[in-house]
Amino acid sequence: MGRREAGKRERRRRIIEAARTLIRETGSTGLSMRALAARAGVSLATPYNLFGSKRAIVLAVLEDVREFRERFATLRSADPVERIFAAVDLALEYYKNDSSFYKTLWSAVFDTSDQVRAEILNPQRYAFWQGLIIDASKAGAISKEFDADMLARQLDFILRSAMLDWVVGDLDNDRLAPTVFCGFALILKAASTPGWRTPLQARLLDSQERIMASTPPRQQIAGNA
Amino acid sequence: MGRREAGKRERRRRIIEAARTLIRETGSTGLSMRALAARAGVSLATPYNLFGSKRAIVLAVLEDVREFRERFATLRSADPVERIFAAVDLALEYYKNDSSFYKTLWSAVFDTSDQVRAEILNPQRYAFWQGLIIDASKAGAISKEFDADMLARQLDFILRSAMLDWVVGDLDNDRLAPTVFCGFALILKAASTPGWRTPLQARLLDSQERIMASTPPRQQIAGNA
DNA sequence: ACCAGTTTTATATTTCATTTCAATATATTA
DNA sequence: TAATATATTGAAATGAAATATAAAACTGGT
Repeated sequence: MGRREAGKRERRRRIIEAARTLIRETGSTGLSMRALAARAGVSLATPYNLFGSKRAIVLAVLEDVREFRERFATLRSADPVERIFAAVDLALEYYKNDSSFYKTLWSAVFDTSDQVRAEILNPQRYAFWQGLIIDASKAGAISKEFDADMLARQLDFILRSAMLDWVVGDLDNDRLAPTVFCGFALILKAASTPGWRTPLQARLLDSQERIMASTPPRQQIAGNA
Repeated sequence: MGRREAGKRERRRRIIEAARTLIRETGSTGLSMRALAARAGVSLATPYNLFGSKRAIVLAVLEDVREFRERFATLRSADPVERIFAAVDLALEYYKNDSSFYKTLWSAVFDTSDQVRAEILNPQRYAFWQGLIIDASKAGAISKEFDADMLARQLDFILRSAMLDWVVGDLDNDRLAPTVFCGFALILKAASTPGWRTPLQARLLDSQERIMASTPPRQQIAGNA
């Protein structure tokens, strides 16, 4: 209500926009609060008033990426399990195609220095996977004896750890998606009803194959390092 | 070789010891490089010379906790799958019984600001889970078509994400172990041979039950918050 | 005991996130 | 329109990590 709130929203928007630009231009290195405030045309204190911390701003940039949700909405797949993998694939494609940008954003996800994460980040992520699992459950793919909440959390566990490994360079672009697929397929296979296990098993073996294929033999790595 | 190296080792030891003490006494708050250097009886520059960064020191403290490995060595279980869960349980008991200390240490695991993690942390964790899986595979519990390396990584994914949620307070002491157990049971069930699925399924449902049991009804939470 | 090479030390500096607070501007409300 | 409430601003201060540098101390070999 009112112009005061509108002004705030506008300032928030400018700050997020400035953060996005700075991250794109310089990576996380150039993202100092002074540079950010200057770029957004506000004082140094304002971002703190509106967001609380630098980290909250970076998370806000990540949240602000709506493209993914929009493009996901256009994904139609008859098979609810396929839909889950399609969602993962879509998200990971975004990340891979803009690695340095998203690596910076995801770094903020793993920052434990404040309480921002629990409040902002989780509810949304959760709801997303949970919806997909409930769909799969309704379609009879997931056994009713498992809690959608629990399964959603486990899938999110896989994805988040894989993203952490990707961010720090333990998992390269080629192995990211197959690795996440393996984890998802394992969990979904264990929770699925008999008729749905075969395709999940196939996907599992296929993903495992893709990981091995993009992993150079150990000796060669050791030799180079 | 020589006294030079011995002196270095001694200084390293004193720094790790000082860090451990400071974390115990004050949590991460009191762990400033100045306090650390003073407590260890070295100059401010020395920890940087020997470890590189504050984070590397905290990770060194975590690595230095040998109790777990030693006590795990005494764990004897006929069933290789049981052994995996026993290992998780043992580790989590340590963490729960000394929450604030281990929360500080684990925070460093999720810090993406430098490259220390990839080099120091992963090989050991990996080898540990991999060994357990290979044992289970040899005993016929895990299907040979799955790569031990891949499965070890997926288990580690679950554990690490759960630890992150625990560190930031998204997962309380009561739900930590059942949540990790669920994830492990799902993955192991999906990778297991037919004869081994029933006990895993039982553990899965049991853990799920324990999560629900320790989760207060939503309405009550909302009312309090 | 001496020399040469390393490492530590002491000290100063830089950079950065974050906080504080009085002053000022803007919006809401009566 | 005047009074009140709210938010931003500017400027300075704090505290901590990390880096730089030269002097001092120590080690290993001779």
